[in-house]
Amino acid sequence: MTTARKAEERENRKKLILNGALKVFEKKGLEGATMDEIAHEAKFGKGTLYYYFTSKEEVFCAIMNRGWISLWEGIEETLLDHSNPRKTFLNTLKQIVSIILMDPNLYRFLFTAPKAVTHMPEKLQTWKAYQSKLYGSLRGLLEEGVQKGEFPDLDADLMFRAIGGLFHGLLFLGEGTGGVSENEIEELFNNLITVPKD
Amino acid sequence: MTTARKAEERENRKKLILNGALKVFEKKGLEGATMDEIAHEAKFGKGTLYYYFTSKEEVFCAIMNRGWISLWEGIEETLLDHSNPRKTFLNTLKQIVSIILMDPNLYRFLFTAPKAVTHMPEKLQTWKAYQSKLYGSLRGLLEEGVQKGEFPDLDADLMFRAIGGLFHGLLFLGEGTGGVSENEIEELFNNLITVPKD
DNA sequence: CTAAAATTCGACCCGTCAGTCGAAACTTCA
DNA sequence: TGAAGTTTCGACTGACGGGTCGAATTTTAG
Repeated sequence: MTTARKAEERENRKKLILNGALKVFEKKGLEGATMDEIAHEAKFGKGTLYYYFTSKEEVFCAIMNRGWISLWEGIEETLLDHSNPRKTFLNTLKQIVSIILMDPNLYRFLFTAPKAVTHMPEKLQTWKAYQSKLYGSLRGLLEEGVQKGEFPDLDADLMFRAIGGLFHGLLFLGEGTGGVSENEIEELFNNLITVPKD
Repeated sequence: MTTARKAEERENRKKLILNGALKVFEKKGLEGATMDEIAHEAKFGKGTLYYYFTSKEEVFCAIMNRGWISLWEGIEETLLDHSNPRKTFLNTLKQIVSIILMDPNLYRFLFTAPKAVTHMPEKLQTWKAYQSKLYGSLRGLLEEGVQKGEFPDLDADLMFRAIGGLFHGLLFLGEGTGGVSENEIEELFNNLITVPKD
């Protein structure tokens, strides 16, 4: 009985499927992964996948959506404080790092998943909204900060790309994603971001 | 007559096919691209592609190989001077930037092409050797430099990833790959790379 | 001019996979 | 207990795309 319990278990099974799918996507890439293999990995029959999701695309989007939403929710408040752009910016980055480190595989996938996804219904791509909210906020912070002279006086867009790249490199480049202490990260960002003494 | 002229034209047609293939790969991704579409883009029949290349994989590998080889050849000498690691390192980076800017589409592809390529015969992946020669040399330079105190005293591997990421961000992130002046790039790298005054 | 060699072509073949379907198993509740 | 609802399953289907083939066209050279 109880629709509540029902819904919970249903949600649970969806989660299992998504976990299996993530593993296979990581190993074989988006196109290389087959629904049969995902089913096998998740210990379900293929038919069952289609009982919970309508298509392979939807499975992919579900992973992206959940990931981006939880990332967004994890930093939403930190982002609010506009009094000191530089500080807020750095705090947010640190926050993001700590979230990523809780589930590196998931977030590596979120950040490296094929951008040129062969046409998918806008409908499913909820995550893009969250992604741009996140990027937009960070960029905004950066611009404010540059105006206030808290960052080196470079084109904000350029800096944003630089920081984004650096971030990506530290967390996702190389096989091991070996230990990245948050201190080291902070030091590197400080180097990059510190206005040279005049 | 003349095998020479023959070979040249043959080479020329290969080049045309590769150009077409690159366009399609960029638009549709490696798996999304079909041989029919590549043929159409290159203005040949599909059969002709298979007259010049034995498989889709070989087409892909040919692009990667040519690109990495010409990148390597473009920096080989610059890399030789071991007297001053920091200087050589920066010179090489600048050299690479200028090469990339000559054909951004090709090099964006080289640097962003799927790493998890579903198993391809080692035989074809010549480019990997050049890629690791390049990365290896740069890493070596970095380590030397760190030892000589010419760079901040951080784990060389970490720095390498940081620099790699930054580089990637500047050149390939965002749609426009908008104008990146070499000066700006130099400034950013200097920030990142400069040992803080003690 | 003509025969051999080189090149071009698209219809065809065939394996692979996303997605369907209907039957079975399991749950719920009266 | 048994009927209605829910969940699981894998055999099957149809489309799609990599790769083949042989016939047609063009080029070379004697």
